[in-house]
Amino acid sequence: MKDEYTIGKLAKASGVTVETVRFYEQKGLIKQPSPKSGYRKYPYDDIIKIKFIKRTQELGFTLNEAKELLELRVKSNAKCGQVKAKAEHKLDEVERKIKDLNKMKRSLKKMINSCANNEKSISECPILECFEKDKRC
Amino acid sequence: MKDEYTIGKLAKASGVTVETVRFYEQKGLIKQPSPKSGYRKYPYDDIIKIKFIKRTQELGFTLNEAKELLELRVKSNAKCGQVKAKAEHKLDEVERKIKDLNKMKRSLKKMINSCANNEKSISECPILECFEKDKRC
DNA sequence: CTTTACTCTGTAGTGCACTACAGGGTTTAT
DNA sequence: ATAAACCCTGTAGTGCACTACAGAGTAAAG
Repeated sequence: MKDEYTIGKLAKASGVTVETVRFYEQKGLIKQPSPKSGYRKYPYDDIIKIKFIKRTQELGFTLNEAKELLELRVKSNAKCGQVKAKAEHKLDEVERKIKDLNKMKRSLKKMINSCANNEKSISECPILECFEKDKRC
Repeated sequence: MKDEYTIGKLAKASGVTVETVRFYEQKGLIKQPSPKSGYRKYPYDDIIKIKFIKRTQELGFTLNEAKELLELRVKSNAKCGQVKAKAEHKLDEVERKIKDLNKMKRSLKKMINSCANNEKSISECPILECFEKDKRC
């Protein structure tokens, strides 16, 4: 629990690679501790931060958004509503993506069903026809 | 309908930019006609091809996959089943993505609902707690 | 005949989230 | 004391689908 993590241990403890830690430093998601001796030592909280980032990514947030959330986390006068707003915005995005994908899914299914005969020559393939024509088939 | 399209007319007729046409040429999706005079002339079929590409993209195919589909299109001995297989594979992919997004959606909704008080201090924000902890909340 | 609009080749930049070195220096284990 | 394992900085490459020039040549319109 002490602030005794070298970058390798930090990476291992938080489930990422050393390069990823450095990449996050570069992007300003975690700050680089100044090296007291030859190597840098990272605080325990950086493990929490990296896991935090990974969890937000699982929920569809980008690294920039993760950064904003991490910043709110340490802003003492921040309100819960600010976090909630970001979550709601992300929910909208996710729902929009689901809608788009469902549209693709329906079209693909229709196309797949339109092809009754696998041995048919490509020149009369109903799926290819759908790709060529603007009509929604 | 003649093979009389300059790159600008082709682009306009197919709804993309000149740069996109050249990008597709570079990637081998359409082939560069040799310039008979100073400028190149594109055949009408290239309009079809570019629209084809755009339609496949709408359905979730990548440019590389669009290229494969375009290649099947001109392969006289190809069978419809080959196209169908690609469509089925893409459908699987799309369905997997929808599943992932639904998982995100559920988690985000739960988190949003867990935050009853927008004015609560960030230090006791239940959403941030969810980000920090491994527990699925 | 000149201006405007278009085209040519080639290279570099965008955003996203890494990943992979090269060429060193430092620590730890044996 | 030496070797293995680790760390340092910095730069470049990956995949995806474009987008944006620069600097030059060509074609069409008035």
